[in-house]
Amino acid sequence: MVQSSGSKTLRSGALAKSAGVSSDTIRHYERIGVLPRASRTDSGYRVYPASALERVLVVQRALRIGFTLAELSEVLKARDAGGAPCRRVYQLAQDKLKGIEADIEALKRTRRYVKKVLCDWEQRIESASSGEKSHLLYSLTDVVRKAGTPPNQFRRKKLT
Amino acid sequence: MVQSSGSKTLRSGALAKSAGVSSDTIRHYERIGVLPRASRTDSGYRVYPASALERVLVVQRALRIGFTLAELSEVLKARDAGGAPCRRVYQLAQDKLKGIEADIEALKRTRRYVKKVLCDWEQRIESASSGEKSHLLYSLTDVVRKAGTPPNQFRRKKLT
DNA sequence: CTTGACTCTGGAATGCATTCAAGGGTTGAT
DNA sequence: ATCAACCCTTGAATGCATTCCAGAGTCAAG
Repeated sequence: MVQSSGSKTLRSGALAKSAGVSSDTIRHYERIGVLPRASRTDSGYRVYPASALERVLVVQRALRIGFTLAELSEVLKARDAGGAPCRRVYQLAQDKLKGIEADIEALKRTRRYVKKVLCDWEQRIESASSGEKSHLLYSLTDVVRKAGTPPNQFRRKKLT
Repeated sequence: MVQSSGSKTLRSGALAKSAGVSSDTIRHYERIGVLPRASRTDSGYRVYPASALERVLVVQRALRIGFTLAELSEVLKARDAGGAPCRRVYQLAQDKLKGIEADIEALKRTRRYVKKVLCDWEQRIESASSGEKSHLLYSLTDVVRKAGTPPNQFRRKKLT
């Protein structure tokens, strides 16, 4: 140990466990730039200040909202460099919201359609003796148009 | 040309264009098994019967509902082999619906949260003189719990 | 001094539909 | 014969967060 500054320090594993992620993830975050380069022990082990935990948690929460690791990296680096990227963060979040709402609408359309399809199929299945082909898939009609940008994991997409 | 059987035949490009996909996609479908192996001209060009178009369209529509190419491959092969995988298809579609509904709920929760976050942030931004740090990201709270299975492109996920 | 639990690295794999790339034939019209 | 416009194949890339791998060093306790 070289770190003798007052507060607790963590190594990758401990930090990972506290944050509920894997240490692979921690290392990945550092590569991406979402976590600043950690200082090292003499033997090369990463040493994190207690504050790193909050940082990882922040990232996790932002990911749930739909932020990208790349976006978080950009913003967090700016902050680390002394900037105040509030506007940017706000703008991004606003875009995420728009995206989420679009996703919800698209999914609702799809749900409506699938429900109808299932109803239709129930009848087809009944009126077909067992072993007979009901051509379920072939009865699909072209109702659901391609959503502008299809949804994906809480719209974690570059929107810029 | 070797095919002299009555009805129209298509080559990959024509089929692709008619279906609104790329010929790469057509070839991919064949690899996956979603399209049966096409017969060939003497020179090795794929030759599709007119019915192939409907098949590609069916696949596209099923994808929108959330079917996987792997699932479609399984089901369509069964059908080609003389089977009637209606039950399977119906079951799958039912699962997709469940998935879609779960996604909608998860997205709604996230939307609610993001809206709240944005409101909160607006106040923070106002009450911070320009250039000052508002710590927007760091104000995120742990409200949105991990959804059981996070959504993805209309729940196109293997469910069984 | 060995064992088990930890850490390091760089790169590759995952899932999934689609696209792209390189290197090379075929066809029909000019 | 030459050109544009097709088509072929195999394999790899895309996006994105995460996980896994192999080979190797570190550390405290027994």
